[in-house]
Amino acid sequence: MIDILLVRENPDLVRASQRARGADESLVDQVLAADEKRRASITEFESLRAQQKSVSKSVGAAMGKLAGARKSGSGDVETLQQEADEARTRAAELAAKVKQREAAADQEDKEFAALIRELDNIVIDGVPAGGEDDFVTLETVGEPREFDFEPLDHLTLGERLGAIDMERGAKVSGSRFYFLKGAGARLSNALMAYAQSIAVEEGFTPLVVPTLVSPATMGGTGYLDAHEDVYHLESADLYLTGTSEVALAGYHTDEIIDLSAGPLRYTATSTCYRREAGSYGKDTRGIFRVHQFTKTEMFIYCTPEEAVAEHQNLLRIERRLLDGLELPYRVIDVAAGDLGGSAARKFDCEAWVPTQGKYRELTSTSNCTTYQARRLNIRQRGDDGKTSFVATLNGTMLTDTRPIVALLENHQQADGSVRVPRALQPFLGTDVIRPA
RNA sequence: GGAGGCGUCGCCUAGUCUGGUCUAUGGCGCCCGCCUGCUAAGCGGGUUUGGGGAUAAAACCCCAUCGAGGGUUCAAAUCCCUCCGCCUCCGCCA
Repeated sequence: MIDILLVRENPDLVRASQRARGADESLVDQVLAADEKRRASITEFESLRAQQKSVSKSVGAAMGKLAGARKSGSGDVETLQQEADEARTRAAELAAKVKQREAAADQEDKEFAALIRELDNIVIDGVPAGGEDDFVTLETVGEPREFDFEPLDHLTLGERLGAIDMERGAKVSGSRFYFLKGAGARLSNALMAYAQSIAVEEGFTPLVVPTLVSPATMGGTGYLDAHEDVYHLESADLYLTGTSEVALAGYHTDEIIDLSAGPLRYTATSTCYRREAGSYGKDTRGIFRVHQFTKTEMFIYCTPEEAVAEHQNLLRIERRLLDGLELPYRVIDVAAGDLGGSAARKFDCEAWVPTQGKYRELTSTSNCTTYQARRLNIRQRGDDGKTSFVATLNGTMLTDTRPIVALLENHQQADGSVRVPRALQPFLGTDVIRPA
């Protein structure tokens, strides 16, 4: 959610942001109209309520006097009784009116709230305009490898190594499920251990988090807007999270956090669940696009002023991890139309996948500025004692499945074995993976 | 899963039975001021969070807020209903 004050004071900025995303510009004027309507309604209702309260209070006073008069036998009990009754009648009339105006004000406030939630986050200056294909490549690291033999794809390699078993995954759970076995399972664990060790080195606090969350948490992080990708457990009314970002963002919901000692940096490894609905026919081979994988995620709470620097920090850490895996990759500045509603800027790291002849997304980091915090009501207290919304950022350290794809394909050798990059060796306990 | 208890503005706490001077009590902590060679003590004042109005900005005025949401009533921390969380006991269990 963006700040209504910003919409009021600088509507052109909001319009420009919507335009860059290819989103609806007229929403800005709808929001402004709804805001005005709602404020007029609130003012009317509140002044009426103030009247009602003061009349109602006089009923109490009258009753008090009446009781006193009755007890002592002094004073005109009848007159006092009449006064009390009259006040009560007037209060009852006002109460009915107040009820009406309150309902109207509530309705208009709801309409306003629904509209402003539709506005996407303000895109940061410099983000390329346009859609999915309009990204800007910031840097390319390493070179796609020249093979002096015909490279195999990750599934063929994985099966030969006894590392990936799609058939049994499908048998047990259906399509896009899999088993990792032997070296495959060990690679998954090693990648997470590698990520966790770097996370701690970089000053992140590790958490073990819930992967089933309430509708409120899911909605607050904005993931319910992308409904088709989310698993919902009807019997318990809980959602399976597609990333631990959900729990990490929900962690400080409704809190006023202390950022005086610097940003709060958290990391969590969790199983991630994605329906991948609507991706039929896409990436159907192997474990590139699956319903379940494991991911170590970073999450940062900081002041809005620190957000851009923290975003660069997350990108640096992601690159550090990929460098360690010795993969060729590029960094892209994702275009406005491909950001998702919460992000103001997003950098993806895409690794080279030899048998696809393409760079594919391995990690991604988003700067959500105050958009997510506003929805989740996460604030900090400034030096002036006033509260303000914090900025949130998230980034992938590593997942297991896609890096395994990239590692197997890029580091395969003519004899069917796979070289293990040095950084991973301590966690895997070997420098080469051979057929089991 | 069953039974019972509890949830008050940072923390503790009064108020809930018996609805109305409750403008939610008091203490601790914190902040400002006075006093003071310094510190402490003492004294005085302030101290939830949203929202609306007012303002150059404040001061200020108003509305809501006693776990959340409904209801009853002229009036709800207080009565009724639903939900959530915590604690105790019982059952079950890796």
